[in-house]
Amino acid sequence: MLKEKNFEKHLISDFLECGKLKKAAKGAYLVSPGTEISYLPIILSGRLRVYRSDNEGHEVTLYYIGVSETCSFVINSIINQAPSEIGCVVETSAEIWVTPGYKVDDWVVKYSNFRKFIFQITNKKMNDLLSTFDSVSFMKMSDRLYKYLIDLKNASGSSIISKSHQQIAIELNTSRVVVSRLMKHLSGAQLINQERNKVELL
DNA sequence: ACATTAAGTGATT
DNA sequence: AATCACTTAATGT
Repeated sequence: MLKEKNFEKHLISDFLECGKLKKAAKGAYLVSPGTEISYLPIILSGRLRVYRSDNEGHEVTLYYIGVSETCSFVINSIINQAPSEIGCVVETSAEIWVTPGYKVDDWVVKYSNFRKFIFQITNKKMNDLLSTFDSVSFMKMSDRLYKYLIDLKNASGSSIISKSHQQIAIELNTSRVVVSRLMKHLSGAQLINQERNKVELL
């Protein structure tokens, strides 16, 4: 993974030396809104979901973090020493390489390939974020739901999504009833197959 | 067999 | 598109 990024030799050795492997089970909350973050995570396996939430416990999924990626909000939080504006939860059990946050600033200055990596990730996540923003701002719930399913398919590499209507409703900040109705339409249009706790994209 | 959780539906706003 | 109130279906103990 590190070689793929063309990380410099010294960076790699430092990276390996000061970091450690963390295993996170499905459903674990890695970052809660308002928390200070002191480490930089890189995903080795699994997938994380980044969400925005309000005081009443509503939430909206922003984007996913996949293998060999990290979270731009976390980097932002580390570099500015500011509390996190987002939450992050484990979607599929993950292995994460965590390195101390205080190193990040130094690495960005010293290693151009690390710098590139950070900017590339940020660019990618910005685009994901805009895509979500567009969907929330301009799309009807039915289209939002379908886009959500497609995004999830792309993030997971699987056309089977193991989630309840309730869970999907939470992530889109709508009600379970609405999701069930729209799912029925998608099903009727032959766009999906449905089972309990499971949706298959066609 | 019973309780619990997931999903479907009509009516109302 | 949200909410209520209720039904039906699937699953766990």
